[in-house]
Parts: sequence; C-alpha cells; structure tokens
Amino acid sequence: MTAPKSVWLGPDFFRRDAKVVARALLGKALVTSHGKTVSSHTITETEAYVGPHDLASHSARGRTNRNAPMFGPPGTLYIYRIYGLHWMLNVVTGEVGYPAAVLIRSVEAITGPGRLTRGLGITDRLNGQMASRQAGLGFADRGNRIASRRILRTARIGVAYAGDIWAAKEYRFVLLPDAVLRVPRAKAAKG
DNA sequence: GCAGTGATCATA
DNA sequence: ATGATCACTGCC
Repeated sequence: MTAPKSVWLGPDFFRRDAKVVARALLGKALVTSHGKTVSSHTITETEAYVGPHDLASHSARGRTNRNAPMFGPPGTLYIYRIYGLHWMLNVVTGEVGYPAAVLIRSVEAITGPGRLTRGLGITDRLNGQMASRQAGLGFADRGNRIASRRILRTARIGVAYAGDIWAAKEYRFVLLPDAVLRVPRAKAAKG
C-alpha cells in the first residue's frame, strides 16, 4: 500500500461557504516553509466568519484597509494583529468580492491562534497573498478521512460583542484526538 | 481573576 | 486628534 499523495488545496477548495471550508480543513495539513525547512501540521481547530451579515466578522462593518484581503479571491491569506500582540491567521473563502474567511485556531500540539502563528513564524508579511507552495504557507490534503464523530462543533470564542444571535452560532470546529473517543462516556451528571 | 499591547476605526 | 475596541495570552 503506498501512502496517499499530498494534494495542495487551491481556490476551488476555498470557493465554498466558510462553514463548509472550516469543517473540511480539520485533519488537513498547514504547510509552512521557512528557509530550506518545510513543516506540516495537522489542523485541529477552525472558526468560520461567514459573510458581511455575520456581526462577529470584521466584514460586518464594510470594507476597510485592514479587512481588504477578505474581499480577495478564495485562498487569499488574511493575517491581522489583535491586542497589539498576536497575529491571527485566516484564509479567505467564497467567491471573490464576498468577504468571508476561516480562522485557523489550532494545529496539532499548538493550541491557540496566537501561539500557532508565533510557533510557526507567521506574520503579516504574507497578508493578502494567495496560500500556496510559492508563498511558503499553504494547505494540503493528505488523503486521510476524518470521521464525523471526531468533530466537535461549538460557538466561536471571544465574540460576545456580536450579540446573542451571532455569538451563539456554532461556527467553531474542533478535531478531537483519537484518545478522547476511547474514554468511556460519563454517566449522567448527578444533581 | 485581569493587565499588557498598539493598530485600527469611528467620531470630531 | 482622541478614545474605545479588540476573532488573545500569560501571569496573578
């Protein structure tokens, strides 16, 4: 049996609803290259920011200098700074001109969107570029399948300001480790 | 629990 | 020009 070949994910993969892309990215590889070394990390947590009507999305208040990459073609990188400290890595989804994106929140062994970018050396030097091998940051399908029961779906983190409706949308997708599925289900909570 | 941190955006 | 906000993290 030969190992499945890794397939680079291009605009066709990202030209879909942000929720679909966010879920589909779980188990895919985030491939980064710095100098000669190439690193590949399994994506384990994502969030969808689904469009201009999404009050939790930067695109909810129209186009600005910061969010301009969100209006670019699918597969464009949108990297912005938050709290003056941390870079957030997003990839643009949907048709060109439609401002939606997926936030990459965690990869295997690196949890938290700010730690992820710090750990992989990602800064805004790639903001607005197309995710690709040439850019040194892209996404790849390794040919593995992710069982749906390994996917946990929850509300997004840190978006209470968007109001109850949008804060409650379950647009966060988490890939559970295999080990979690082996733990016997807890008995009904007491009290 | 909450301070750090500074670009960004709205308001003027 | 000024001030509030922030898709977070680390330390109390």
